[in-house]
Parts: sequence; structure tokens; C-alpha cells
Amino acid sequence: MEITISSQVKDPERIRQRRAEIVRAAVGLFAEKGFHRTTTREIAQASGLSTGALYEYVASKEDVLFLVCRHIHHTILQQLKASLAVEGPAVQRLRQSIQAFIGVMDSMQDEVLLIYQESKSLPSPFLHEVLRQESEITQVFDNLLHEGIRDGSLRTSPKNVPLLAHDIVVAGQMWAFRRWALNTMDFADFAASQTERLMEACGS
Amino acid sequence: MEITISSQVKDPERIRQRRAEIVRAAVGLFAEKGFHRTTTREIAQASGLSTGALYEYVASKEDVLFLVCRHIHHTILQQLKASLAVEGPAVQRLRQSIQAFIGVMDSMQDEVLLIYQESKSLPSPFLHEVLRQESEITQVFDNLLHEGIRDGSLRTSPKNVPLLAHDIVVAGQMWAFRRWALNTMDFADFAASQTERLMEACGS
DNA sequence: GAGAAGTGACCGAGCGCTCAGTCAGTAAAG
DNA sequence: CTTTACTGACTGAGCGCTCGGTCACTTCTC
Repeated sequence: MEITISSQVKDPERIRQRRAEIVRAAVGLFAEKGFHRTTTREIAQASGLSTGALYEYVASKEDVLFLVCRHIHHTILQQLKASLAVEGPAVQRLRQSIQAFIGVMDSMQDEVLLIYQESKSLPSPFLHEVLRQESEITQVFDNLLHEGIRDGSLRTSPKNVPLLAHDIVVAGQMWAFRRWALNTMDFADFAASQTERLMEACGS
Repeated sequence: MEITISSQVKDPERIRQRRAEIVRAAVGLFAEKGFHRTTTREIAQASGLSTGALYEYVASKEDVLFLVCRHIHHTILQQLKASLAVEGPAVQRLRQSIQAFIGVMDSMQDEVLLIYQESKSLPSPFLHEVLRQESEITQVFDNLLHEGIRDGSLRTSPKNVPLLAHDIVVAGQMWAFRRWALNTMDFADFAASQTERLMEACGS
């Protein structure tokens, strides 16, 4: 069910490396100018390829956007899941994950904004895959919340869990998509305040 | 300091009517296909004008986007401020406004999404004006919170107020920009849950 | 009141240009 | 020699915006 982007090039390792370069270049360009104002020539040049060579690794400009979005979500999810590898009651691991997540949002502001603003330009199957990945992030918190209710460390009803999970994700992401208004605020303050507020909302 | 869009047409009332048509048409098109995939021909046709006539009322495609964004914010602010015209302690008016705001977000899902996804395409002075309008919305809640602290109906510190105001706005807007994930949920449930959670966070 | 002159909103073909994607040819590797 | 990766000039569709022209309506002239 994993979507694969076809390539003219045979060597899988070469594909992996070149596409990593393409994604790295495209993230910068898309974040700066947006998807539509970025040309395929610019992407090619910034990844050290010619126009033609770029099209050996992707079939369309939309493919590039999809690779970018997938990479971003993959990175976020990887870092988020790493933060789960601690012992203790669910409430403690929840706090840990919220802090970790907000930290990731801080380090990936451009990327988060990019997904909010440009994912609409993805062809439908790509968009669905990207939204599925986004759900995976929410699901991490969903699971933690249910665990906390089960082990008694969180006092809230299971029927609140789905929305609470979304609230956590959005509370973290807003540091990225509302930085134009929040940049008067210190990041450490933001992270601490949001974490406390969310933990309380979760019944900690 | 209000930004004015110049027009070749002399009659101000005619400008008002035609631009209202242009905005109405453009909101639909931008929401459906996005700013960049919508052509000026489509905007003209959907507003009952020819390509040339459209350019009697705006100087560029970006002008249309700005008129659209300004109109959306104006509508939101108007409805939000209408909800303030009640008596009682601040805590009660806060609850009223939060509920009203979430209701507006529900009725303007496409429009809210549009601003999130397309405002990036605005030329800098237009973007600043749009962000200023967005701040005005946050400011409504900011003021209410301060009032509530002053009259003793809210138990929270003034230093939390700015972030709380943003949390309220974002908690409402997420109904629009995450509907792909939230549409399994009943709107009434969403509105009730978010209102309770936010009121508690505000120290009610 | 009839005709002439002027006004301003509107029309839409088309200009100038951009840009995603192609393909004939080159280079390198084995 | 064959295969694979790469090159970059080229194509053609599409788009924002323009501009010469039209026409309904108003104002002026006698």
C-alpha cells in the first residue's frame, strides 16, 4: 500500500541519494517561494542536476512535492516515536512526547508551514497518503491517552480522546503556522505553557 | 492606513457591487482549485464580466486575492463582535464569544482554509494587512480575558493571556483546517468540548 | 425635439512570456 | 559495443494583462 514513485534509473541506491538531494533542495525552495512559484529548473539546479536528469528520478513536479511531504512527515514521526522509548506511567510518557513534539515543531517550522500551505496541490492519491501520515502522528497521542486512562494516571473519558489528541497536535503546530504572531514570545515559555495546559486538559 | 485598491471605473457604488460579485466568484474558485490554478478568465466569467472588464476593477490577480481575504476577515470580525453585545460578567461573555466564534468557523470552513493556504501568495503589504486583521480577532479574546481577570470571574495570570487568546482562535479554526480528520465527529460535540476545555484553561 | 458630440463601462482577440516536460545526442562504465 | 546516466536546446500549451474598438446613455447645440 506504500506509494512508490517510478524512476528511469536502475540503481536503487543512486535513486535514494539523488532523491534525498532533490528533497533537500525542494524543501528550501518551496518554503521560500511556494510550490507554484518554484520552477522545475530551479529544483534541478539546486539539486545539482540538469532539467532532464531530474525527470529520470521523478515523473512530475507533483512527485517532488509528494516526496517532500512524505519526507517531512517521516522525520517528524521518527523523532516523535523516539521520545516514547522511556519507562514509567503513561502520564509521564505523554508529557515527554508533548514536549518532544513541540520541540520538533520548533526545529521544523518551515516544513510544517509548507505542508499546511502546499499539500493542497498534491494529486488526490498523494494527498490521501500525506493525510494518512498526518493521522499517524495524531494516533501516537491517541494511544498514549488511552493507555493513561487504562493505567489510571489520566482522569478523562475515552470519548474525549480523539479530540484531545488533535488538540495536542494543533497546539504544537501552531508554533509554526502562527509564528508571525507568536514570535514575540519565548519558545521555552510557549513550550512550558502549552505542555501544562494540555496535560491538565488530559486530566493529569 | 486602510489599503485602497484603485479602479478605472468612476462610480463608487458600481465598484462596490462589482467587486462584491468578483469576491463572491473568487472565493468559490480559490476554495475549489486554489489561487494559482484559477485563471483570471475564470474569475471574470464567474463574476459576469469579460477579462478586460475585470481589470477595470482590479489591477492584478493578487488584488482579487486581497479583496477576498479582507472580505473574509471582515465577515468573521463582524459576526464575532456582534456576539459581544450581551450583558453579564466577562466569563459569560467569553463563553458566548467562543461559542459564536466556533459557529462562524463552521459556517466559513472553506474561507478559513483559503486564508491559511493562499495568503502566502499575497504581496507583502497586502499580507501584512491581512495578518493585522487576523490579530484583531485574537485581540477580541485577549481583551475579554483581561476583563475577566479584572472583574475576578477568571482565575489566571495576565501573562498567560496572549497565548490563551491564540489557543482559542486556533481551537476554533482547527474545525476548518483539520476537517479531513474531524469530520467523523459531530459539530455540536466538537463545539461543546472545545468550549469547556478552553473555559477551563482560562480559569473559569 | 433632433441631431451631434462626448463619456465611460465593457468586450475579447491577441501579445509577450513562462514553464513543465521531451528527446536526440553525449559521456562514462564495464 | 552496449547499457546506463546525463545534458540542455527545444516545444507547445497556457496565462496575466493590454488595448483598440463598441455601444448605451448623457449632455450639449441650435
